[in-house]
Amino acid sequence: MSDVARVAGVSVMTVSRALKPQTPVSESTRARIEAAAEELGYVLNSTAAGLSSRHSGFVAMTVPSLNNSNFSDTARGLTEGLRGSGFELLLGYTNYDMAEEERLIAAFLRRSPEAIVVTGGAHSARCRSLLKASGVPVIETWDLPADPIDKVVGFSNAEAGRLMAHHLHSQGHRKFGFIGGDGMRDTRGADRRRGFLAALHELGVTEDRVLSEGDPPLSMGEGAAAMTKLLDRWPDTKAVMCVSDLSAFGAMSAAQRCGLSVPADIAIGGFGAYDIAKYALPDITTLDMSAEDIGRKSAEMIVDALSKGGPASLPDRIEIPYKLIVRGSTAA
Amino acid sequence: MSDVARVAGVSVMTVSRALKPQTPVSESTRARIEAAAEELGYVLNSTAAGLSSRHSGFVAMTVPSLNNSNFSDTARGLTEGLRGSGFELLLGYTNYDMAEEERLIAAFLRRSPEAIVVTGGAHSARCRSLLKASGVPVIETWDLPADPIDKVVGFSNAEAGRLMAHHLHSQGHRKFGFIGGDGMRDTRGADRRRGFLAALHELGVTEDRVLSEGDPPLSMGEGAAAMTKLLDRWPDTKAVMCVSDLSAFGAMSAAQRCGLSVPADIAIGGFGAYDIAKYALPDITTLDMSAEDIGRKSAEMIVDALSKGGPASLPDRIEIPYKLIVRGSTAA
DNA sequence: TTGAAAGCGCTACCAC
DNA sequence: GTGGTAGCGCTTTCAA
Repeated sequence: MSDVARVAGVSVMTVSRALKPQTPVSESTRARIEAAAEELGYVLNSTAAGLSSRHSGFVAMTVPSLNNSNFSDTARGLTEGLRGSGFELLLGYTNYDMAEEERLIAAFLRRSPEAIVVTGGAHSARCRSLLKASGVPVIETWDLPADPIDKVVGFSNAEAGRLMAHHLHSQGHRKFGFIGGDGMRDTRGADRRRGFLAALHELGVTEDRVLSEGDPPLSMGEGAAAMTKLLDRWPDTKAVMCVSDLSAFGAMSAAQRCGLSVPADIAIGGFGAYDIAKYALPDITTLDMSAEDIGRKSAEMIVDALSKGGPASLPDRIEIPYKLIVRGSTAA
Repeated sequence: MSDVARVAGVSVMTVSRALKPQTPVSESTRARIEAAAEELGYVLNSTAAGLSSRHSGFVAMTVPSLNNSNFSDTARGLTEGLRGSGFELLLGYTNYDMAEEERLIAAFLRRSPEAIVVTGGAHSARCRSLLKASGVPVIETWDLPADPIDKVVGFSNAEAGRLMAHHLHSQGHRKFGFIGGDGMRDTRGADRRRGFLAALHELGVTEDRVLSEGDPPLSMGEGAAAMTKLLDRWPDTKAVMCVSDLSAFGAMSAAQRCGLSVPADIAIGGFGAYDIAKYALPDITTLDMSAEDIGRKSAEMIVDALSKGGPASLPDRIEIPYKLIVRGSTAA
């Protein structure tokens, strides 16, 4: 920068100002400086700028999995929502592993992000304390934690499961299955299952047919394998909720390969409003949580919380509306 | 850090060393320092560390689209390959837009990344010169550019298109279509189309039936719309290559909704070995470029180029092998 | 509108 | 194995 200053015949301070928009530098000086910077191939060093100004320009985000259109839609919504405010996204994936999430968050915190967006409301104790001590806005998404760290943009996964249970029950089915992942790594998936089963119990259905198959994220392969096992074990099952549309598609595909007709022989519901649910044959009944909106609302919250002009005007908790999309896989 | 030093009764230099693995600090001192850091809730400032050491610890990567399992697989391969070497990934998406790519690369360069991975071999002139002037390893992926900026991990998209043409022709088809995106934004998709058509011409097929629909990335919706139009315009089409498996699935779904049987009435080939191609009914013939390997090899190249011990031992250009996976959508 | 000085928090370098 | 000093490249603050 001092080289640029020398060539342009000004001080480094003036160069620093000229390189930022909306700073008081005369037009002629700015033009001279820009010419000098171009000539020298000068590139501003954001690391030094961040150290000096104590503004890293980073927003950190962790998602369970990159290869999941729900989360990449949320990341896209966040990026779009942040566009123009000068933030860059530090994106990491945890692979549905709390220890990895903790490692990732710790690494991000060393970069002094100005806000942090995480997926879900379940974290290791140390992760929670790191986030609380960070001193910057923290947003938990895709969930409605009972004891949030700071801010929340999400919905109740249990309620979503209940909604699907009521829909399938209303179609006249009485023998239900649920296909999801092993264990509790995907806590949001487990919440959906819990809500689904609770609603069925309330409706008088007492028999559970839960099939857990493989580590999250459940994709088509695990969904197909789970359906094959489920039909083997309980051949009279009439309606199945899958933890995601990807597993629902795999499950439907497996049922069809077994010669079953969907929904005549078996109804299948998914989750997440993935593209695949719309273009499958038949198309798949699903729950749409507007994944991109979750990111967009998070961005709004961040900009709001970080804006200097007065106190934050947005609530700390935004509930995302969601809707059931009834399609051919459950309604003939 | 000076607070930690005071509490532990050592100098800041010793704290700095103790916080990094593999530095000569006595075990007792290190334990004392770690206790002090924990007590104070101290978090290392990587920004300052990067400024001082001139090692940002970043590897930058741009992909056309986040929500595409090919690219997220490559990003995952890169992350996994970099694990343990202490690098963090700065990931951005260009939305298949060269101007956006240039903006993104410029922003990344201000963060002094230690290596840069980009998708494809087509960039704006300014983007090329920025990358060349960066002074760090640059890897172009998913392509085999004639005039690479620096290093390359990829394959020939045109050759991939040729391979699919030969396969479909060998199945006895003589009336071919190609479904891809509008314009030249997706240069790799355009290369596949070029190779596909060139091979057909060589095989004596003179009639082209190219249907371009919508902006990249082409997803199921555009594939379905394109197939509907294609069948409307050229109802006797017998074999179609789609620029990706997602569009192939959409196209197949549209053909089936029109009452056509796949592959008896129309054969459909895709690209990318997505999950959907494996679980669709029928399953879809595709080209597998081992997307994750592209990321993994890129990571190897970076570690190799940045390792201090002697000169780089890997070639500057790694060609990724790919294979045709013949499935039910083209072979009855 | 511009400039000079101080210092952000850390590590390279050299000394012991 | 440990400590002191200088300085990374920028922006803050204050003064002109």
